[in-house]
Amino acid sequence: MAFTYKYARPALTVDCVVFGLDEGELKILLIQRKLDPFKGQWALPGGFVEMDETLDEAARRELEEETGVKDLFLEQLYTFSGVDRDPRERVVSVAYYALVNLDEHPTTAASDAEQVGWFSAFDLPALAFDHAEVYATALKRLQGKLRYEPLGFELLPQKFTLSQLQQLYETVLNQALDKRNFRKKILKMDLLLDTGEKQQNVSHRAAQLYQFDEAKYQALKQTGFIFEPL
Amino acid sequence: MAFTYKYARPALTVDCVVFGLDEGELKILLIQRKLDPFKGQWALPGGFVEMDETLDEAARRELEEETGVKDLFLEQLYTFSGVDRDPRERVVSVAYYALVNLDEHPTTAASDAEQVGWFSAFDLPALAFDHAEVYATALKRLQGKLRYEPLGFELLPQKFTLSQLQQLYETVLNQALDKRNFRKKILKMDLLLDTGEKQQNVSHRAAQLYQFDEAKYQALKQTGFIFEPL
DNA sequence: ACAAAAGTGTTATGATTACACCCATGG
DNA sequence: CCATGGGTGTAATCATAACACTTTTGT
Repeated sequence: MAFTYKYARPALTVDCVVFGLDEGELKILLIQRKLDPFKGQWALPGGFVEMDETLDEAARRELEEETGVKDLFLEQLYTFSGVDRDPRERVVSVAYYALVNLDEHPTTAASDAEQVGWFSAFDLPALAFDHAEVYATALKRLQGKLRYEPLGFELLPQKFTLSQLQQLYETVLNQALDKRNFRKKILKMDLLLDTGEKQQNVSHRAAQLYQFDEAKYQALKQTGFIFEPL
Repeated sequence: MAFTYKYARPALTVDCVVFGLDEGELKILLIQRKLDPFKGQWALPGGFVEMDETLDEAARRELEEETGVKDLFLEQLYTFSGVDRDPRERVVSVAYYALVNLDEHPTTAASDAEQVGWFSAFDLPALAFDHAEVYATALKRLQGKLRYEPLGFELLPQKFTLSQLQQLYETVLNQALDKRNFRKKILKMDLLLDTGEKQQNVSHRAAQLYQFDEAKYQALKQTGFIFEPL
């Protein structure tokens, strides 16, 4: 079976930049290509869009097929269309970025035996295709959005300490923040719920655990409120 | 001549939301479809992507072909992929938004005799396809970016008065601003060059004309500066 | 002299910054 | 009792918001 069209059409793919936080370090998820072109090289997970699915659906399907990761925060990033970005033929790729916390989203050995791995976001191997550019765009978007949307909580476990939250901002934005001022400002927004629980099994004073109040944030957002933690 | 592929492929198009400012009113550029589907209805300018051009190039080409408008600020917006967004077949569309000032960017009768027109952005006719959704996305993006990027100057003539600038913000964001505070804040950034010229032919006190200092802004941006006029 | 929009300062309040020590816990 | 990170307050500076009248120009 084959498909014939009057005019030439580019192939259409999705690619995903999946960010995760591991012990306070920002990482991204890569797969090792088992086919040419770029056989053996690391690349962003992704693949062809089917005729009966939206781009979001394609991104989620490919992520689960290739890395086992599902149920994550996923948002469209940008569509890349350089005419030679794939050496075989014209391929236009819609890039997505995703945020997960590593504990609650384990990767599985991929269905078709590719290697899957988390790499430090600030020390990546050479990437296939134009994936270095896609990654750079995703990092800039993450850094930008972190300043005025509550994205950070997607990277943390449901219950987290203020220090974890602060460290996340410091890591992703690559800037030191004052502890007292950070706490003051973020608590004043009144969007963190004190769970009453404390950290367990730490060899120092156990920190209070908080949860992000998503419902309250959504309500405030309707009224023009902007989440600006810095 | 025809093109055959092993797997089915969606068609790929671009669509453009072109914003313009006319006497302080925000408008957008529409074309009237001369073919089915949606024959006779108003729609966003756009069309199919060729195999040897990027999406940006396709957007600029279609805009010039269909409306005569060229040399404008153009930025990718979002890629729309609903499986039934075109009743004929699967079409994925990469949307762009563009900003022009109406005086310096005249429209021409389109090459293939479609009607072209500017419509008030807050009172649009029914649009073909999912173009109402595309437009809504573009307006939200414009409103968002106006708060932290100097996009507004793309809508104004090169030389403009502070009142024109303020009115632009008030119109697009749909909120009143205090004249003294607006001027204080925007002048303090030191990114507006006093041209020394004044308005001509106005029947009241002539206002000072300013220009945006793009070079200085680009330099500041490198150092982490964010343009926030409100 | 009137109409229409341009232009201009002050004050009160709230937000931001800078900064250092004691506390709780486990080993 | 030591090491580790958790948790807290104040004062100075800066930014924001609210607010009304005079100036210029053309008709």
